[in-house]
Amino acid sequence: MSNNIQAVRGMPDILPDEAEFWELFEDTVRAWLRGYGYRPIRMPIVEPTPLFTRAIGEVTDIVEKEMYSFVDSLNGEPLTLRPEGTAGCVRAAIQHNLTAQQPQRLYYLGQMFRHERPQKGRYRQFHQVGVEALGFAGPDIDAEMILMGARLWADLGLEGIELQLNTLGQPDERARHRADLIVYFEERKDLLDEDAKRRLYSNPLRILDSKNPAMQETIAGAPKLIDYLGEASLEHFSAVQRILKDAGLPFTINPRLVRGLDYYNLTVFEWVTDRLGAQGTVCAGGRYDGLIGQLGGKAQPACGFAMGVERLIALIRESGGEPAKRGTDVYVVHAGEAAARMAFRVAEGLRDGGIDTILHCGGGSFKSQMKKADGSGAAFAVIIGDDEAAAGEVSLKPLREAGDGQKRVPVDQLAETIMDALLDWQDENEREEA
RNA sequence: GCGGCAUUAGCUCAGUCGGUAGAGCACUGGAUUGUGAUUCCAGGUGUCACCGGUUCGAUCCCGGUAUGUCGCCCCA
Repeated sequence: MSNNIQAVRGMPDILPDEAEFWELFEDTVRAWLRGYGYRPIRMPIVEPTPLFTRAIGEVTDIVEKEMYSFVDSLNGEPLTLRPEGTAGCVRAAIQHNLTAQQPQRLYYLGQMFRHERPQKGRYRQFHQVGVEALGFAGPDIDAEMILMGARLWADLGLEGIELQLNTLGQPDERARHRADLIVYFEERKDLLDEDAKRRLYSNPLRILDSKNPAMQETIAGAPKLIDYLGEASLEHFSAVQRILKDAGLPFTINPRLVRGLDYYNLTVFEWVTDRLGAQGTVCAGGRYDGLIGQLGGKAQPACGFAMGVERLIALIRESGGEPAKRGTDVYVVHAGEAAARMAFRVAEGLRDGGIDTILHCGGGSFKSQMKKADGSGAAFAVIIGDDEAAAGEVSLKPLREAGDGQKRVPVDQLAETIMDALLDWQDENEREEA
């Protein structure tokens, strides 16, 4: 067993039961995105490595130790499996001049790769739904994107996802705060733990996140970013909050909310849950006004967010979400050579009529075919034996509560008969539920 | 990347104080010639994750590896 090749660690297979669940999730997500006017875009999974080092930031964890980077052995080009979607999306928008005429609302859905230690809700290959609004200065689009999230949770029947909000200000404001922060911690270096010392020059903002009780006092006295923000930044932040309040959406301002990617500015937000253990963030994003210019495009504001599909699906399961197992409409059972040949014609005819049909393949006794028909979840078995084949008819047997007993039906009336019975059955079910 | 815990039939798990193992569910076949789901009968050698060590003998003890899981780091 272990001699066989296994899936790469942290890159699990998604088997049919699970994959059907994913498709339902994706249907909901696509309908939700259409509701806000977002259009799909599909980028490659592999991009030139410099795209990510420039966009995400050289000293971030992602770039330093989590990227699947390799050299294309055929031409020596440095390539990387995308660890996130925004960089590639922005690259595509610049390359094809997408925002030359109009701002763009875009989304994508697909695999991302980060070499982290896997556990539940965190994988080396994982999936994100990314939503990007390019060319919008906000704060209206910021708030819209946040409100979108709330609607999706409702569409998915999820509760207990809370919104955390912060502002990072503009790069110059952040830079002054950062410089003062470093000075502040340098003066108190003996009070810092190893972790904090390591981050002092690479990521001093993260020191503020430390859970070390011994450092809390030092952290509390540190310079606060909000004191470095200019009027425009403060106004942008309060405008976002105003819209959220108007919409009645509760949120928590978390001054320690810092994104792991360098390109963010002004509004940042996270949707978090306490039901998934250590991986509580199911959706996160913010504004990145500098990125398009930084990647060589004409400077334009932008805002976006990404959701972790595995985490959201885990949360749906946690909340008792189970998709209604929907079987096929018809299972065709047949015995005898003439019947087998007719079965193909009948099955194709049913599909012409819009009826989902499984044709029994692989032989087996009548009994075993009927068992398979039942197991398939089909509403009807269509039975063809020598009698039926000779008469140009089939036996139609209801397997659930649809229709009223087994009967013979001419082949040319079969699709219509089944469709009518299915519709009646559907009506009955709806009436019962009401 | 660091630390803890786990790994027995397709699934969920029990078990052997070291003498190579079981249940439920699922699955397959059958209960008079062409009728499922209910009922009855029958059907499991699964390298007890892998490799090595201790032992007369290991699935059970020890070490390593792999994978999962929990926490840390970080993040979706």
